[in-house]
Order: sequence, then C-alpha cells, then structure tokens
Amino acid sequence: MPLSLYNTLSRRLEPFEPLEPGKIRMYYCGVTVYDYCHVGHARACVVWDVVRRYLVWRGYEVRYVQNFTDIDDKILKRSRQEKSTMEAVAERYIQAYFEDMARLNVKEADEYPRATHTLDGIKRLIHELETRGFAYPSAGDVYYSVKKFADYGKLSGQKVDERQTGASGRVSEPEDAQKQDPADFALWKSAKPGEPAWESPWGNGRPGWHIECSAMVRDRLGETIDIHAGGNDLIFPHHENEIAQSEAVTGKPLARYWLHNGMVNVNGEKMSKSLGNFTTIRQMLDAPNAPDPMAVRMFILQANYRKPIDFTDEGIAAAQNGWAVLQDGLRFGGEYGDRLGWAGNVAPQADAIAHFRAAMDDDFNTSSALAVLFGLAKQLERARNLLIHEGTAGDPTAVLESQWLTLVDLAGVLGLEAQPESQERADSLSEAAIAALIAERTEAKKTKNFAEADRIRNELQAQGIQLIDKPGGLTLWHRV
RNA sequence: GGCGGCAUCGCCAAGUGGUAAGGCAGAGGUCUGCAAAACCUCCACCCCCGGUUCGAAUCCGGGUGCCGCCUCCA
Repeated sequence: MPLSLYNTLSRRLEPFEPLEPGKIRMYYCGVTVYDYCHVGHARACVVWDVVRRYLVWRGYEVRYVQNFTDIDDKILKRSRQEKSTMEAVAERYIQAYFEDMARLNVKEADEYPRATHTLDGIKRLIHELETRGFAYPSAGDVYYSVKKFADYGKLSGQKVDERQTGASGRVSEPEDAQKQDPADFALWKSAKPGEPAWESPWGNGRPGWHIECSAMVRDRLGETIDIHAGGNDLIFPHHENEIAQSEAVTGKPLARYWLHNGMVNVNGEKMSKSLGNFTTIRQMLDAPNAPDPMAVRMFILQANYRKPIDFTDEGIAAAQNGWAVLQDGLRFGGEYGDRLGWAGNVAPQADAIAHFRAAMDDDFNTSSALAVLFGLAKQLERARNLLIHEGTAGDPTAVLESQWLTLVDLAGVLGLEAQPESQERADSLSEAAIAALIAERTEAKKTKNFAEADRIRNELQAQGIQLIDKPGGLTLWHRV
C-alpha cells in the first residue's frame, strides 16, 4: 500500500512519490511574528509536525523548512505602538513561538529562514520576474502582473475575471491606484520615511508578503519541492501567488503536493487574529485547570487534519481523560518493566503497526491511528490495574512488553510522549504510617466501628492514598 | 455572484458498495459493612426525498442546514 496524500492542486487523493527517491523536501508556511501564537497555529504546527515525523518513521529522509515572516505591516504597526523596532518585535515573538511549540512537543524544523535573511534571494527573484515581463515597477513599488501568468488560479480554482473584488469585505489598499490591474499584487513596496527599508534597484523599500516564500523555498530547497504545506486560508491568494512567482521564473512546478490544514473554529466560526476571537497557546496552557499539552495534541489529532475543529472546554476535557489512558500505557514499561523481568528482546506487534501504517498512509488518518494506540494502551492499562489490585498482570509478560514497545514507538510518531510520574512525595505519608493506619482501620472494622473506619479511609484518601478492600479483610493501597 | 468543504450514537470522530473503528460521557453486573477502585458486559440502521444496485452511510439527481476562501490570516 502506497502513501496517499490529498493534493489541493488536483483536489484528489494521489499516491505519493518524491521527486528524488527516498528524499522529501517539505516546506511549511509558518507564522507572521507580531503576536503570540494562538491555538489555530498550534493545530497547524502539530499537524505538520506529525506529517514530518511520520514520513521520517516511514524511512524517508526529510528536509523540513519552516519560515518566519518577520517583515510585515502588522509587525511594523506593533513596533510603532511599542516605540520599538520591527526587529525587536519579531525577535520576541519568534522566541515565544519556540517556547510554545516546545511545550506542545513540536519538533524543530531543520531550518527556519526569515524574510530579513533572504533579501538577496527576494531581489533576485523580482529582478528575474521583471526581466521576463511578469513584473512592473510603479511609483517605487513593484507589482506582479497576474494576467501574464496563464496558469494563475490553478491551485485555488479562482479565475481572475470571475472573482468578486473586495468580497472579503476589506477596504482596498491605497496602493491599488498604482496597479495595472486590481488583481496584481506587490512584490516590493517603497518605504515611507521612518519605515525600515532595504536597498534595491527599485528604491528603498521592503518585500511584499508572497515573494519571501518563493525566494526561501528556492534558496533552501530548490526549484521544485515535494510538499508545500500551510493553512487552507493561505490557498488564495498566498499560495496561488507563490506559484505565479516561482513558476513564471523557473517554468517548473513549485511543489508536487500542496497540503492544507483546516482551521480552528470558535463556536463554529473561524478563529482569527482579525476577529479577535482567539486564545493563545500560552493562555490555554497556563489557565487554571489547564490541559496537559499532550491532551491538546491528542485532541488535534483526533480529527482529520483537513476539517475544521472546535476547541471547546468539553472537547479538551474529554481529550484530557483520553490522554490519561494513553499516558498510563506509555508509563507502563517504566513502572513495571523491571518487576516483570522484561529482557528487551521481544518483537513489536506487527498487526498494530500494520494498522497504524495503513491509517497514516491514507492521507494521515490520525483518528484511526489513535484507535490503534488506544487498543494497545487499554490492554496495558488493564494489566497495570490488575497489578495494583490483584498483584498479577494477567497477560503474559512478553506480550505486554511487545505491546508497550509498540505503543511507545507509534505514539512517538504522533509526538505523544509521557513524562515519568513525578516522585515528589516528601510530604506524603510513609509506607509504615500507612500500614499502621490500615491496621487501625481493620481493627475498627472488626468491632463494627464503621465511623472510625471511614474516617481513616477519608483521611488517607485526602492524602492521595486509595484503599482497596479485598475479600477476606485484606486491604491494599496505592497512591493516585 | 465565483470557487470549495461539511452533515454518522448525548459530545468528539473514523469509515467512499457488503449489513457502522476509536475516545469522552452513560447503563447494568461482580466485589463491599457502605463505598471507592478494579474487573466483566451493554450502548447508532448514518439530515430529508428520489434513483442506480442482489446489496449504499458510502454512487447519481434534487432538497435542507452549516462552514471556509474570493487579495490580513495557520
């Protein structure tokens, strides 16, 4: 079974074949750094992180590049408000990005190019576009002439003539007057006094938004890459324009597969910075009763990456409970492996791996893949409970070891990792003290002094000690 | 107006021709002084109406409802 991907370009599932066998060049259109990342960014970054991890797990050599847009009107606006510089604002939110994503266990990309580091490539590209007649200067700006590019609209299905200009409800930029056609877009914008600017053949200014990605992809990965990923809100115009810019110059496809993640919704409406209905990642993870970041990850992966999802308190709470099961399973080996005499030489669960792979090969069906993890984790959880309550694991230890190894491996592909349970229990009761209290309670029960027995039970419960009454008057306990 | 997507159990969500994965929540049972924990078991004919087919949640046609994009956005 080959890996199949849903390609926005063809709007269908296609078997995946990299340009160069065994190697994948992948680019993800990252964030514009003028604010903290919100949970919509979290979704996108987690999704593409999983795609990248899966491709690596499947044996491909993946070069994963993600950009930071650090030249932008909104960053500029923010820096003015703060009486700071664009550079300082960008730097702050880039650092914040790394902090937030580390908490969500998003692996770092191989490279993080920035617009400010790519000026040469950007200017070279604009120059080539100009030479080939796709770009024209106008009052210090440079624009791309959309009508010159015959394939314009092939990604988004938007035809220039049939589009309703301004349908998004936003006011036209004043620069429209300088365009030959309203559909044209800026490659280079002249700088007003006091604005950050870079020298160029067209005067001092800064690059437009779309050109940076074309330049970065070309500089870092080459003229044609395998996978170009991003949010589906970027299909038009951003990715359409990238194609126009790159392919007009190279005459080659910019990317073979265009992958787009669905948006995060709030009450059924898209979360976006402009609507102001967003929750930042740190707000979510630092709130009282905040979910485990891994539960958030799991929540994201329970849905198809292309469909919209609603971040609701109920949904996150459900994911939190579900994560507890996976977490118990993932911790099983560390907690019981030695006791069960695991030797470390068992084979993994081939059927589980096959199911996982079949699910992921089908356009990254992470919800089906998670079902495989739950199948393994539930059995380990059962064994764990039986060990606590009965003193025996039930299933043969080699089977448990195999299940655990497989679970850890597959969960890792989804970036789901459990931290070892914290051992900070200095202030807790000693085992001797617990044993003494249990003995007291057993005596109380014998004399049918149930009020005293329940008092002791509650006292221990309050300290995280769960009592398990067995038939015959035996009482086991464990910490919860 | 153009382009695209979605509608499956209380909630989330897989499933593209053979009689519905999984998670959360819920129910019953065992055990118990009562509990708790644990264990066992149970829990959907897939928005509506037509059609194709031996057979459709899955294909086709027509409705209804919701959402995204149409130059800020992951």
